[in-house]
Amino acid sequence: MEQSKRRRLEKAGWRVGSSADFLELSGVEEVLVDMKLTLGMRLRKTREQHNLTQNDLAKRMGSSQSRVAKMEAGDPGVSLDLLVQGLLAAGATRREIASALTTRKKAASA
Amino acid sequence: MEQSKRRRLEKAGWRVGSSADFLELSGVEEVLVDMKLTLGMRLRKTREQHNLTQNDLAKRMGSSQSRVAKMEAGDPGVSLDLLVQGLLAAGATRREIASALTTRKKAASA
DNA sequence: TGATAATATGTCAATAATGACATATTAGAC
DNA sequence: GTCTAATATGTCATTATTGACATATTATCA
Repeated sequence: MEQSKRRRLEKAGWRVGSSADFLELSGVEEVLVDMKLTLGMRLRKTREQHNLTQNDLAKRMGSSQSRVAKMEAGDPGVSLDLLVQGLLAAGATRREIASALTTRKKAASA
Repeated sequence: MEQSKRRRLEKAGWRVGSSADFLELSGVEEVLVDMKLTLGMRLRKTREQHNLTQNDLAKRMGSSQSRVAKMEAGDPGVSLDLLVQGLLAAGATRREIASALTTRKKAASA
């Protein structure tokens, strides 16, 4: 139990022993990775819908073709920032980006 | 007009001259900044709703209180990655994060 | 077949983001 | 007022991300 939560609850008269809350909290890293994969796939889709090559998009962003390829491939060394920049530069709306964030990635099972 | 688009359109029989498309494309950087501010504010809200101090959250994330403060303050040197990690660690759902992304920030006018 | 365009993969020097720390400021209880 | 917890601000060495480049792979067309 965290300091502040304990403090507040105790002040409110609660007896706070051990607790199993925050159960839903696991897997921050995994969610982040999944988000990046999802956004990468969405980037490819958006780019193709707008008939841009990776090189086209790269120039728009002031980046390079190889980096765009890595974004779309879900390369671990690509930041969310870069993905969002890419999506915006490719013509995706803020709403589309948000929507993609919640859309679970289509697993490419072996 | 980009290479690929031109190629496709020409193949389809279009005469592609100059064009003023992609008008909506401006301001990638501004949108990104706005997103970060919005997520920062959402982070504070979420953290408080879960009765966590900045220190609590920092420990959860393996970060430090000062960095959490910077996240919430919209410090320019904070990545989207870190903000999303923070939000997840604070207990926000993926859906909540996406929702916040589209929610225009409440301007704190002087 | 060869030629061309698009994409993928690996590397690396330059840059940006990070956690940690010190310290300042603020807010609330007493 | 003091004391204490929480938050804010500035700095810095370490780490992560970046664009650029070379090169490989994969189409597609003639």
